[in-house]
Amino acid sequence: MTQPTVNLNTKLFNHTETELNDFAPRILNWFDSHGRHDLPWQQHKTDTPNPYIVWLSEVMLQQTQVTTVIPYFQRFMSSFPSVQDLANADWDMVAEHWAGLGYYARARNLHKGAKQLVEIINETGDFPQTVEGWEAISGVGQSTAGAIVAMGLHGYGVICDGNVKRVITRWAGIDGDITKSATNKQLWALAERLTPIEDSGHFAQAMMDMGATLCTRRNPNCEACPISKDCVAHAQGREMDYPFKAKKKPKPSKFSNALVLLNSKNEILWLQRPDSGIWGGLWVLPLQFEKKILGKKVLSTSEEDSVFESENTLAEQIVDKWINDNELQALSVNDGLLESAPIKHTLTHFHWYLQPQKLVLEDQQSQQITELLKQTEISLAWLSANEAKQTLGLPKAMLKVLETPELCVI
DNA sequence: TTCCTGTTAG
DNA sequence: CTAACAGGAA
Repeated sequence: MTQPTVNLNTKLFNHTETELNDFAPRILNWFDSHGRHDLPWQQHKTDTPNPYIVWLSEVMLQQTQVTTVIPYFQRFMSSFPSVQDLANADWDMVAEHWAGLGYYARARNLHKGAKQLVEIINETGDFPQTVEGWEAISGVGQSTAGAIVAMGLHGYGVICDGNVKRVITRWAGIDGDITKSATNKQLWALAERLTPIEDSGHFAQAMMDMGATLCTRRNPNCEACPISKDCVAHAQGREMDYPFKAKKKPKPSKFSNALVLLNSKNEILWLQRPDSGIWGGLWVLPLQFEKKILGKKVLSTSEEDSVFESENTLAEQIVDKWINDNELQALSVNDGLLESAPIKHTLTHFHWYLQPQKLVLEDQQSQQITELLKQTEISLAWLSANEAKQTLGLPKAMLKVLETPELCVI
């Protein structure tokens, strides 16, 4: 016998070969008798899976939970039953269907991805058939591509999303920071080792279900878990310590006014945001950046020219300047103190406080600002609160502004 | 390669 | 207060 090429002193995995091999069958048995089999996008019971359905649902499920996704998924499928329907739809129609789900870049990538897919189908006669092929589609990364190939094509694909990472860091006792690339590589290697070659789609469904219903972040149900017998975290009684993430920095707070500019017909001025950044491509009220603070320290204010330009869109700069030039006074709907701003929106790295302010314009004034904005080819619309809600599809924070009781615009 | 960013629900 | 994943900037 020749020596094994792998040095056994630096073994890759904490578990024995037998334990590694037993992992998938146990998970699959559990899923078959106790997992969810009625989610509207599941394709494991059909011999002819529809990759469009899996792609659409997987993109929606990125950063969003099953119960939230279901009604959106069903509305998408009835309006856009095929990838061609989605590719041919107008962006505003797609945005309206996505409104409220958040992370609007996903919707833009979905729309772009539909066009890319239609092109590939017209050339090759079918959807991409490989993980690499799917990774080339906008909005599809490594894990989503693996999921689509495994579940949407019944081919071989590995997933390593947040659910899988939680399950396997606990099971294998992996305590490295999962935001570090070394740990990420380790997790992908383990996910690949555990995924059965011939049944990866079934396994992917089962792992996602495990993570969502049993191996949950809080109160994991280890009693019902098929792999608790050799789970390192369970043996240590430290389930909640996994997955480990280094603690993050305190978030600064940012304060802005949300301007409700009303014309004589009681219509509100709406501006379409640039494609990148917050609420990209969606319709939003003009915002006025006021200041950003961390604790008591003022980080930046609208007084600084560079901040005025970086914190406001071009359209917002025009609106702000026009209001100042005309010495108009927008009125806060409450006491106007920054700290009591009624809308709070928390992002990854800052808290955003929005203060609704109302300003009623004369006909001449609303025409003037409309002209000014149109000169720079900014998309704008004058619509009542209800019309805007129905036809534009607004992000949640804008709905909250409209629902501010003192505003009386609904 | 690594770092930074987005939104909502639980 | 925390989690989720892809893309673009640094």
